[in-house]
Amino acid sequence: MSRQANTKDTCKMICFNKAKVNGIKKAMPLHEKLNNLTEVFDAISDNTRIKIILALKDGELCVCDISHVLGSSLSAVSHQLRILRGLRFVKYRNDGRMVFYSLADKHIIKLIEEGIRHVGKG
Amino acid sequence: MSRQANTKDTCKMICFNKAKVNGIKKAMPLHEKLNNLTEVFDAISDNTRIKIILALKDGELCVCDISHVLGSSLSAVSHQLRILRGLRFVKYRNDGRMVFYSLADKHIIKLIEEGIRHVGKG
DNA sequence: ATTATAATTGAATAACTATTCAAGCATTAT
DNA sequence: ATAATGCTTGAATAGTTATTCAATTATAAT
Repeated sequence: MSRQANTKDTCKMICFNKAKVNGIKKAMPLHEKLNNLTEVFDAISDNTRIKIILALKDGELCVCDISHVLGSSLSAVSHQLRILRGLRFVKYRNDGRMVFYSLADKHIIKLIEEGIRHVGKG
Repeated sequence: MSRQANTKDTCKMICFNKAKVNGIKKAMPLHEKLNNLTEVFDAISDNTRIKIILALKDGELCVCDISHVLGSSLSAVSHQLRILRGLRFVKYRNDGRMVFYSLADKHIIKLIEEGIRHVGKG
C-alpha cells in the first residue's frame, strides 16, 4: 500500500507556512485509522470485487451464480470472496455442497452509491 | 486493475438460478461506468493520496508544505499530485516558482467521510 | 465404496504501482 | 549571466495483487 518515506529532498524553504502545516499534521487521522480506511477503499477499487458486492445487493447468491454474473472463473471469484470475507463485507451460509454469500450489511452499498454519484457529476 | 476473465471452470450446474442471474447481469453498470467508479476508489485507496486530499481540505497548500505534512519526498508527492490532477480531484495555481494545490470540489471529501463512517461502525 | 461436483486453496505468473534517484525546467535572486 | 530553488518528470526498482492452473476438501448421488 505504501513504502518508505524520505523527506530529504523537500524544498530548502524548510516550510512555507509552518504553523499551518503543523496544524494540518495534527488533524491527520492516525496511521492505523488511515490504513483501515484505505483498506476499505482498496476493496472496492477492483472491478471483480465491486461487481460481487453489487451482485449481492438484493440477496444471497451461490458462488457458482456469482461467477456466472461476473463472467469470471469460480476460482477467481472464490479468491476475491475471501478478501471480502476478511473485511466482513460479506457473510455466507453452507447448503449442501453449495455456499451462499450475502452482504454483511448495506453500508458498503451506500459507500458505492456515493461513489457513483461522484462519477455521475464528473 | 483487472485481467482476463475465463469462465471455463465454473460449476457444471450451468446455473443455479438462471433467471435471477440474468436479471442481475442486466442491472450491472456498464464496463466503462464501472472503470470510472473503481478509478475513483483506487485514487483514495492509497495512503499518500488520501493524506494529500485531507491536507487540502481547508484550503490550498504549496507542494513543499504538502510534503512536510505527509513526511514524504517532494518527488513522491508530485507524482501522486499528477494522478489527482488527472482525475480532476485537485486544481492548482502558479505563484512565482511555487505551485499551490487545492481541491477541485468538496465532493471527494464527502466520499472519504462516508468511508470514515464505515470504518467507525466496523 | 465409488464417482461427481461445488467450492477452497497454494503456487506460479503477469501486470501494476509507489517510491527513489537523477536530470531537467522555470522562475527568482545575486 | 550565473546560481539557487520549487517543482516536475522519466527510468529503474521493489513490493503488491488478480488471475490461472492444479490439487484438495466436503458433500451428495449412484
